[in-house]
Amino acid sequence: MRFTKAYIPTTKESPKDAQLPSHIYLSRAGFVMQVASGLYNFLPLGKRVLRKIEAIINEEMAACGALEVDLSFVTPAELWEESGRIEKFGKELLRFRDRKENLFVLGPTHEEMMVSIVRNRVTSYKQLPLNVYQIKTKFRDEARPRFGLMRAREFVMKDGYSFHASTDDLDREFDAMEAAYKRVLERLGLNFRIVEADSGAIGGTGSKELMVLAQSGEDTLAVCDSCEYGANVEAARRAPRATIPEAPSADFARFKTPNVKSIDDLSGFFHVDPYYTLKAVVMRAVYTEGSEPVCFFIRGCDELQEVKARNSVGAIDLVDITEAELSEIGLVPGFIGPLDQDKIRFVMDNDTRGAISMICGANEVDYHFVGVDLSVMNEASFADLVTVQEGDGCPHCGGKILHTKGIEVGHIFKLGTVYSAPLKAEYLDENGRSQPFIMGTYGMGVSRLVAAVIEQHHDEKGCIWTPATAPYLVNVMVSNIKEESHMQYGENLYAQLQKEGIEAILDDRKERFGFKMSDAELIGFPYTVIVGKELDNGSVQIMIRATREIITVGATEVIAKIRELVK
RNA sequence: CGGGGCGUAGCUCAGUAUGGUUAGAGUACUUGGUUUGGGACCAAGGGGCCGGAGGUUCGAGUCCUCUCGCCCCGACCA
Repeated sequence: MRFTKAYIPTTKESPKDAQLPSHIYLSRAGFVMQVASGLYNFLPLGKRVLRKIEAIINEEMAACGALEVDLSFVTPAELWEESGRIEKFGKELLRFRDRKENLFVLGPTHEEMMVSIVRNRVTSYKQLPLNVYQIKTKFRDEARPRFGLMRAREFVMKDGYSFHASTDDLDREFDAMEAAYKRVLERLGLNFRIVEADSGAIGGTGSKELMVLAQSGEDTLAVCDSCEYGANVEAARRAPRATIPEAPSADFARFKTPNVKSIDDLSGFFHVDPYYTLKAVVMRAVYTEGSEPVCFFIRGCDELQEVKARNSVGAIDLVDITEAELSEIGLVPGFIGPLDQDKIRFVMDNDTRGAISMICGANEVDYHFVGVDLSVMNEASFADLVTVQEGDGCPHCGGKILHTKGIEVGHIFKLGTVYSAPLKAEYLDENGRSQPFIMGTYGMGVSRLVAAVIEQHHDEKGCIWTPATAPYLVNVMVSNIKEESHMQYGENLYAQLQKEGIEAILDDRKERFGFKMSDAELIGFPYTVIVGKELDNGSVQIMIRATREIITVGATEVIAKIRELVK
């Protein structure tokens, strides 16, 4: 491609709405342009990057024997009613009617459609396993799209689904997909981590997220500093505490604690470590039908992890509760405890089981109990409720947990029969018995990956594409096209690179050196060959975008040098 | 959906508190000339429903009402 024939509208100034580096540089360098909230046009360079990523995914899927399909973007609402998700997805599903008044939705994900293509067609265990996928535009009418391509309403996703006759076989495929996704991200040149994830309301037996590590990531990860363990904080576990503060000694008693409400107040008042205090967090748990207040008890030194808390009571949501609601129940904020208390449903954190020497609210204004032995609560409901914090121990190796930010670019999930059962997608097993398919699902955010590459690879000058994602690997920049010998050399090199199968672009614009260099850096081609003054000495220069280092090479050695650099 | 902010040239923005010539700058674009290793310079040009509708007024980019859009924080995000 020649710059003079290309459409690469670069700008000096960033769009005012852009905040993230990926959003700023992808717009400024002419890869994408915003159409409306959460909607983007991909311009020629952006489309090339998308294609590159898609090609790598296709190759890795083919290597695993997954089959590519292409399902209708517009899907009948009936399917969504059948699975029950039309309610659950709510406003995120964009619905509309055709001229015959039939209700349709734009596909936000394709479990239902995918099940429908195998249902009643794959009818025997002999036809299993089956793994089908597509790379397709999705639409989710997000309440708040943001951060450019990172959270768009219309986006490109690779979504794959596998069908099995046994959980063992699902496990095997799940591992194969994890390995394939890992290879995809390695080939793209990304620094990432595969982490344990919350399986959430959808259920299933396991789920992992692929996280590209970047400051701007929306997810917080707990990762071990010495082993491979990593988890989304929503699902992170920790080792039992290695050192426990010295326990205060006190006999069980009801103690007057005037106006001592917070954990800080309490530990200050009694001069004890917050470890020995019991924190009560009351929230309203919302279910598909109805809601109820629930109290979560955790140690004072811990923080409640809301996703874990939500899962512990099977709620679809937890919302804040008002003081008025609390007093209506008969609870006193600041003095809530689990003892002798039947006013509210409560769940206790695993780490409080059998705890001794605890201080907790006495459910009466200005009174706490001290010297509490929580083993009296052993019949209560327990669950893991706390947020793993930096410095906690790794559950696998005892190393130290650190927090880091990640961009979720993939999510793989063991679905089991969550969809196949309600959609009655069944096969006959060896015994002639009808069984629902055991399913797995494997998603990867393709357009989000475009942004993720830049979030992880950019500098103050612009984009730094990795070799596998670059729209063109080499930019042949003729610094002054009026120098005929320079231009001639540039043309030859450009032709030769193409003949060698190296994707190249020729900057043949009538612009000055600085202007072209700035564009080269903004767009972020991995290598820019500078054809200029040095040519009179029989050499040219190669600017290596990642480091902005400029090396001088013989005019005839460029291709060899580039091959060496890419390796 | 709650809270905040912003809509003026392709882009980034002045101008709006206090209404008053023909609505400005930078950048981008066109033409000519000079330049040519870090976004050059000179000259001449084209480009605006001042988001939309209604109102107040002799007169509205500016004041009032309504509306639409976009961004940010939060809620939400299989």
